[in-house]
Amino acid sequence: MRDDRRLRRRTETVQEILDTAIEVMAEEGVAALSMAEVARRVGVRPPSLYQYFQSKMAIYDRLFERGMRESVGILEPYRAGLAEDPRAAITAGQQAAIAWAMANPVLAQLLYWRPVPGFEPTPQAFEPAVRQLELLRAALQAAVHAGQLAPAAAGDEGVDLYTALMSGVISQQLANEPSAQVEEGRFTRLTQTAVDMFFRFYAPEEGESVDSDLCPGRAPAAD
Amino acid sequence: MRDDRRLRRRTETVQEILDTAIEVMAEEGVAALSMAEVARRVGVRPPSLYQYFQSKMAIYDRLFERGMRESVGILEPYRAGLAEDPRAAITAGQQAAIAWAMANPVLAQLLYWRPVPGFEPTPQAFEPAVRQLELLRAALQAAVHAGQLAPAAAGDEGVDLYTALMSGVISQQLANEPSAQVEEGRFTRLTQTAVDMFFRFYAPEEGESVDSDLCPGRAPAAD
DNA sequence: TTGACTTCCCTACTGGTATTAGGTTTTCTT
DNA sequence: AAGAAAACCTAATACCAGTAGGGAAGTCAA
Repeated sequence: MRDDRRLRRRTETVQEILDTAIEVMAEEGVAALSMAEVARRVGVRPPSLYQYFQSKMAIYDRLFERGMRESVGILEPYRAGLAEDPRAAITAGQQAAIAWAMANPVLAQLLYWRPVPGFEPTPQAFEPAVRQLELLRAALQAAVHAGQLAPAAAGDEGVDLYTALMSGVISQQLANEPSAQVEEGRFTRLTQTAVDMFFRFYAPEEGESVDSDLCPGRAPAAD
Repeated sequence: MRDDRRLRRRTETVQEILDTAIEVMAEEGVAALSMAEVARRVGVRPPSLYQYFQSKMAIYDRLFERGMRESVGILEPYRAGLAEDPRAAITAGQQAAIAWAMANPVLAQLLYWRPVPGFEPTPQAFEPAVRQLELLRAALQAAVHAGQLAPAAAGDEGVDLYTALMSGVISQQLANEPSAQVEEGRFTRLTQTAVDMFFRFYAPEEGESVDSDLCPGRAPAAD
C-alpha cells in the first residue's frame, strides 16, 4: 500500500490536533482557541499546523461537523423505539441529546450558539444538521401517527417550536451553570417537563386520529 | 461646580466609547471587539481608552449592564396591565422583550449567551437580572392569582421553564437568522405560540383557585 | 542502492492585538 | 498667571494568525 502508513499517521495527527483544540477551548473559551497554544501542546511549531488545516476556521469547521455527527449519532439507538411508542422514544432521545450537550459543552456551544466571530459552518459541516432536523420531524410525525400529537406538531411551526424549546434548555444551562452535570443542572432537569409541555400543547383533539398503520383515513404525509 | 464640565465631557466620551464598541461588535462579532478599532473610530490612540475603562472586559461589563437595564426597562410599561389581565400583559411584555433583543442583537448575545472568553458579568452588572427574574415571577404569580395559571407556574421550576423557553426562541433566532426583523423571524414569530404553550401546560385545574380579590367567575384563559 | 518526489517541519517575517510605563499637552480652577 | 489635574501621546512588551521559503526525512521506482 503506497501511502497507507503516511495517511494513517496523518489522520492521527489531525485527530490529535482536533482533540487538543477542544481541550484548549474548554479551558480558555470557545472563541479563544489559539493555534499557538495548540501547537505548543501537540509539540510542534505553529506554522506546522497549517499542513493539516488551512486556517483556524477550518478547525472550527471540522469540530462543528464532528459535533453535529456525534449529536445526531446519539439519537440513532432511539429510532427503533419510534415504531412502538414515539413519545417515549422522543423523550429518551431528548434526554440523551441533552446529556451529550452537557458532556461536550465546547461542541454544544459551537452547535447552538455563534460564539466565534467570522465562523460560519460550511454546507458540508452543516449537512448532518439537516438530517437531524429530518429525524426530528419524522419522530414527531410518528407521534402524530400514533395519536400522541396533533398533526400541527410535525409542521414547520411545531418543529421550530420544539427546537427552540430544547435549545433554550441547553442554552440556559450552558450560560448559567456551564459545568453542571445533567441530572443536577437547574435547566437540564427540566427536560422531561419540557417534552411534556410540548406534548400537552399539541395534544390531539378529543377523538382525533389514532389511525395506526391499518387505518385508511389519513396518511403520514411526511412533509 | 468644580468638575461639572469635565465630568460631563467625560461621561460623554464614555458613552461614545460604548456606542462605538457596540458598532464594532455588530460588524465584527461580539467576541471580536477590538480596542484598537474602537480607538481608531473614536479618533484616539488605543492607550487613551484606558483612561475610561480599566480593560476590555470592563467595556463588556458596562455593556452587559446597559443591556440588562434596557431589557428590563422595556417591561416597565406592562407592569400596570398585570393587575387587570396578567396573561395579556405577559404576552405583550414578552413580545416587546423579544423585539428589543432582535433590535439589539449584540447586547442580546451578551445577555443570553457567553460569547466572550474570560468575561463574566460582575455582580453589579448582574443586578438588574435579579430584578428581571423577580418581575417575571411576580407576573406569573399575578396570573396564578387571577386563575390563569396553576400555582406551580410561579414556582422555581415554572420560572426556569419559562425563561428556558423564551431564551430558546431568542437563541435560535440569533444563531440562525441573526439579522431578521421580529415579525418575519422564523423563531420570533413563535413568541405568541410559546406563551400559549406555557399557559396551556400550567392551566389551572378545573375549578381551581380563582381566588382573585373580587372576581368569583374565572378569567379569560383565551386558549 | 540511487535518484526523484513528496511530506513534514522548521526559521524568519509581516502585520495585527491588549496593555503598561512614563512623559507631554491641554484644560480648568484659583 | 500659576498650579493642578485630566487627557493624550509615544514607546515598548508580549502575545497572536498566517505566509514564504528552505532543509530534513520518509517513500517510491528503477
